[in-house]
Amino acid sequence: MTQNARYHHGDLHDTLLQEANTLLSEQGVEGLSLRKLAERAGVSRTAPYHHFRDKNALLCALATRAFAQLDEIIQRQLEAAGNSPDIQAFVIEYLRFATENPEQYELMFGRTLWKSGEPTPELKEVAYRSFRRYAEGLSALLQGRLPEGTDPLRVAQASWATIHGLCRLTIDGIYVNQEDMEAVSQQAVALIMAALS
Amino acid sequence: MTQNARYHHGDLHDTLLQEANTLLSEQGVEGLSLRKLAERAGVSRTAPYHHFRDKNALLCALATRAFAQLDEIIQRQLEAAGNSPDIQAFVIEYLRFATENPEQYELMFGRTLWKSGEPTPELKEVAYRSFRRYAEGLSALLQGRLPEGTDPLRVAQASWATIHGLCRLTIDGIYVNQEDMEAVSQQAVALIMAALS
DNA sequence: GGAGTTATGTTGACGGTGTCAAGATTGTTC
DNA sequence: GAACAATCTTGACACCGTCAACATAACTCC
Repeated sequence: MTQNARYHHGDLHDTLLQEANTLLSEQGVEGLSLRKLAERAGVSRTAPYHHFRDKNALLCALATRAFAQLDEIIQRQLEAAGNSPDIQAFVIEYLRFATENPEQYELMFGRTLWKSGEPTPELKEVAYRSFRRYAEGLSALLQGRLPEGTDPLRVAQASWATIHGLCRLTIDGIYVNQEDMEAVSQQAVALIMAALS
Repeated sequence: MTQNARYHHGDLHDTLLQEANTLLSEQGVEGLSLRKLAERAGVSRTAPYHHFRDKNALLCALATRAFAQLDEIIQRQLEAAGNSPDIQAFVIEYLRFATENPEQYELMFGRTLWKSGEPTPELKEVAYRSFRRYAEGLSALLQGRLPEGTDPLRVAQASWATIHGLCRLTIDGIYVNQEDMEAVSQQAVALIMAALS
């Protein structure tokens, strides 16, 4: 019995995740069907159901992995910033992740999972955690340097929203082109920096 | 022949748009199928194809209408601002539109049309126009009041990205709750205002 | 007013999707 | 080796968008 023709795949769980990720990169969420995926993995249509409850669960697992990557980037950049409130480098790295992995970013933050679907507890956990870490990390950097009456947490949330908004506008193919995006983000950071004492 | 049983509907084009909009509000883009829509309009599955080239065209028409509404709000608020750079009221109105019409907002800016689909020329036109007007209007308000070396257009783009990002985060059901959203946006506006001379 | 043309509506069909049910095969455990 | 669980299979169902072919109504022109 050859290795390709045996009844049990042997490592279908990981194969599915890996193949799903490349299929996601190639065709986006819309092009990611379980049937295509199964075919690519050389397995019947319903085989994936023995490893993931349904499509939503598979996509959540995919997004959870991507969040772990992003979280790692965030942590590295916050550490690299040391005690300096200059988050320019951080922003650049964030934008790079989003533009280099647009379909993953879309899956991580898109409504496919958060609105239409049902985000798994693990996904929720890693997503909230990465945001919390960012917000707390940044607000620690800004603490005491902002004008009176300015909540550093709010500024952190606003900056996140700005970056995220830029990513979405670009990824969704609407307004800003990529070079503009960096310029806009630099302007936004400069605005925050200018407000520091 | 009763009014309900006649062969020709009489006003199917508008009926479809109207029914599609309520279906959109009720169930989101994912729940909006042409077959449901046709049934609601009391017509066969393929009748809509005589009024819209395909589903994409219908959704574009829907989004175009919504953009016209948003554009109207933007214009009104910019006029109301007069010569003052305080865009707090503007932001509030924008957020209101997005939170009161979340599914429409999603359709307007989401990848359904801009990435997966093919935005019609009319949609592109009204979308770009509303953004251009906002950016130009706001940068006119900020002109000459910003610190040296600050491009008002970039600030306008950044502020749009911030608002849009907040709307997406909220609409997609991710991070910020509605009351936080206003607080964050206020903080962002305050940051811009603080940079003015 | 009748004939021809266009607009509008219909049913039937095709390939695609996610997912459930029932059965086949393999691995694991006593 | 028997019993059981894990894994994989085919078959089926209900959706979906859309095309082709046909039916009916409205509109136009002589």
